[in-house]
Amino acid sequence: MSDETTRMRARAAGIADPDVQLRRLTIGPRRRTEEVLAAAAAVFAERGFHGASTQDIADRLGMRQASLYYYFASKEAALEQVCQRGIERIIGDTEVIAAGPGSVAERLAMVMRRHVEPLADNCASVRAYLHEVRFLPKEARRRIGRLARRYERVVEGLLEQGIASGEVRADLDIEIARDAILGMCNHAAHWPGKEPGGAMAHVAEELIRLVLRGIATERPDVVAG
Amino acid sequence: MSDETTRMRARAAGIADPDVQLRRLTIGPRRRTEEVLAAAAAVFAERGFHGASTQDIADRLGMRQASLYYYFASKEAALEQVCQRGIERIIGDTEVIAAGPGSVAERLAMVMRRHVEPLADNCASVRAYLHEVRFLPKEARRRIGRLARRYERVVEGLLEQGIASGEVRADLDIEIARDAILGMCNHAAHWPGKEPGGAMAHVAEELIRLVLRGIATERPDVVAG
Amino acid sequence: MSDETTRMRARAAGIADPDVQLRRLTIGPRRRTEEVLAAAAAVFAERGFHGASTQDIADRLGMRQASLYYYFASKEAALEQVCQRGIERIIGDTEVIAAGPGSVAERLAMVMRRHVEPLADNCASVRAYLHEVRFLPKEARRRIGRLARRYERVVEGLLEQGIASGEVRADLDIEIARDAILGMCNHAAHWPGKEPGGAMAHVAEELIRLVLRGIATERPDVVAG
Amino acid sequence: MSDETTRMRARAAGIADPDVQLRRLTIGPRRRTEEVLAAAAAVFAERGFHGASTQDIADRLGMRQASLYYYFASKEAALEQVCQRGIERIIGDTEVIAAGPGSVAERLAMVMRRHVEPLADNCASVRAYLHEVRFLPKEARRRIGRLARRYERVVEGLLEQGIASGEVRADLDIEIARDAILGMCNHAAHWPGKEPGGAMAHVAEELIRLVLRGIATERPDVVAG
DNA sequence: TATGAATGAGATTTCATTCAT
DNA sequence: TATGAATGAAATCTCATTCAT
Repeated sequence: MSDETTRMRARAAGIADPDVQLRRLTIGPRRRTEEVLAAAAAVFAERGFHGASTQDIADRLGMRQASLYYYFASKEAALEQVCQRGIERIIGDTEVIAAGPGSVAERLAMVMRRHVEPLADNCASVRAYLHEVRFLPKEARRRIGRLARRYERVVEGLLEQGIASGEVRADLDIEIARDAILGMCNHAAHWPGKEPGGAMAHVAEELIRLVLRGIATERPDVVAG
Repeated sequence: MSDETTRMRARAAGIADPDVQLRRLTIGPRRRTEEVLAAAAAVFAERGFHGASTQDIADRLGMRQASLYYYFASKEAALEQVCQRGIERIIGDTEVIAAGPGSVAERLAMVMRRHVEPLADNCASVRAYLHEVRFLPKEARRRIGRLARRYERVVEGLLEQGIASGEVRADLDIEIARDAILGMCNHAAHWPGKEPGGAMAHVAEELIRLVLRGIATERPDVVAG
Repeated sequence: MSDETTRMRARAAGIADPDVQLRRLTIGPRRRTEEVLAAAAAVFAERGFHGASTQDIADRLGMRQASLYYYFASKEAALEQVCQRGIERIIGDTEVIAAGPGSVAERLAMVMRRHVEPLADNCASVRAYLHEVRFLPKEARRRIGRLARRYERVVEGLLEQGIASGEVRADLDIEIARDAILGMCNHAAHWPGKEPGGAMAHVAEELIRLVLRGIATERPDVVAG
Repeated sequence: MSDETTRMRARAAGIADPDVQLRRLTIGPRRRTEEVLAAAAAVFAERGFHGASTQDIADRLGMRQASLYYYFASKEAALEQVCQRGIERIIGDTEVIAAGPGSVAERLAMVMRRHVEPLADNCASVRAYLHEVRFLPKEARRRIGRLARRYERVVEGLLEQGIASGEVRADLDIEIARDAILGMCNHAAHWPGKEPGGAMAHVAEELIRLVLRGIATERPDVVAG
């Protein structure tokens, strides 16, 4: 009875199950953990943390609910790991980029591209991070918050550099500008209809142009793009 | 026993109960419905739709949980009504403003102010609308979507007018700009720490300046603020 | 809000409401009570006692749930009154018929006709009585049982007379025969597809023939029909 | 506290709990599912589908109410499985009997005996089937209906054969006769007071005699019993 | 590495009923 | 005669989690 139920669920979730058994034998243990977290991320992103059940996650994996607990200690722990992957994905190599060569405008543009990219790819952990961090217990939220802060520093740093170099107008409120930029980029997560690839790239470039003009000093020749 | 339980809950939720009996007699029936929806909005905004229980709502009202169902048919129906109030609050009189006098920049600035205001006031229905609409069943989502579309039209219309009049640069992708603007404004909902009043007003003005510069043609004298 | 709800319900239940107000003023008080019990009977018959809600009854009347309690003291009390009407409808004038003229076969045939008739008419109180008496509290069940017993006596009496007169074979177990006859007749309630009128009358005659032959002595000429 | 509650309930329901733990280890998994359905059948038969609560079922099993949902997906699903067992119990080997040797009268008598037997044994699933199928959702009712149809065909088939062979009078309306026979047999379910064994067997034989005489041609020597 | 069986807590929702008006 | 507002109790069902295997 339970057996049939599981298979039905797996099928309903659009998961092929024939080779699951096989895969289990052929790939390493870490990989499976990653799969589980990816499934959790997908479900959290789609239904929200509280709207998602561990059963949903298990279904997506062709696994029983109870088995999940081999991979994470609790649903909340799973969310924390998902969020960590999400924010890490956003941070990516932006710190390296920001510290690298190029004008502030160029570097900020690259950072923004990196931010919108995973959303364009519909990256579940990033989406889950954006909407669901707030449901993490305080302690975990603080841990994730420390990572998020690093990313905020990247953008702030660029804006500060821009002001110092004259590329960015001096009257800009850096914190607000930073939040505005992040808000605009994050908002890209709300366009579920946009397919990845060309369209989203266009969106990113348009956003970048908007921002660069918005923050630039009155020397249009400075503006990239 | 149940009675004590309720009182405990009400107290735990920080609600004074002594005059509840009185209030029931003194205020009209419509009002009570509004109170219930306000409580629902607050709870949905704070904990998310799925994270909020109807018990939480009842507690906030000093009411028994079953009694809520006198006012709404289901939790989802409550969410729809909350969301409707949220989007209506955002729309507000923006259509009138947009159709009114003044330059595009001035009118867009006013519209943005109106958008950020309720978030600054921590308006629960608006916050609930922004984060929780997506959990409405399809049919309801469509109904709310129709309202949201009206607001989007307001912003689009202004941008179009701006392009026509030369105030806004012609190469702007209107849809993207519209989403960017809304995204930035909505993002204000993510600053729960900001107290209302001066600070948020400052934020709004800064955002407005950013946007106006971002979309303006290269004639700085046109830009407001 | 509640008002709209009620109208929606009334409409959904296929009840015209425009003249309800009028009717209330024009017809006597007893009548209204009968209407309420008829509605209760219909709902009990259709959904079973426990499956029927007082709301269902109110809907059918275009009335609010609370108003029902003006007409009956409790749902169980309503069921008792419905059942009483049901069994009384079955008893009808069968006692008179049984005491009247004609052969046993003729009189039994008439009694059976009277039994099947209300089922053919889809008489709600009779259907409700047959299926739902068992959910009455003991005391009420006993009261109704006394009435039912009267009807059983009618059939038993006819069978006894038949044996005495030689019309019915002497080896017949009267109690069993009585139950068999009632069982067959009651079973007519299970044919919801049969429209009233000719078809059901045909069914009744066929049942009568079956029974009369079944109980008759080996003198086929005695058998009616 | 909950623990005591359960024990109290189990005791109140007349269930011994000491060896429950033991039983769990000693009997196979399929068995447990059967036990659960048997308990459901008993409760449905006794109180009606809507009058029975899942708590009642759990009590009878010494199980927590939530645990039932491991064995069935919903109360309605449980009813469907119960009804299936009920109608299957009635069908039993009647198709084999009907296709076997012997006169139509002999075979019909055996079929009727098989029908009344489970009712005499107070078989819960059969009683539940008879009274509660109507509360199944349409789709399920159709599924069960297909099985019921098979049984009806058995009786119809015998009557047709009887007419063909001259054992049964040709003017008999087969559908009505079939329903009358089933109705009479089913009605045996309404005698809850009758203890199994001799008494019910006597009832069955009496019913059979009634029916056979009722349907027979005017050649009394043909009639069995 | 994964599962079957079960559970405690709690969720939403329904229901019969009450009572002041 | 009927209703609006509310309630206590209970119903069905879901969920995260545990634990022996």
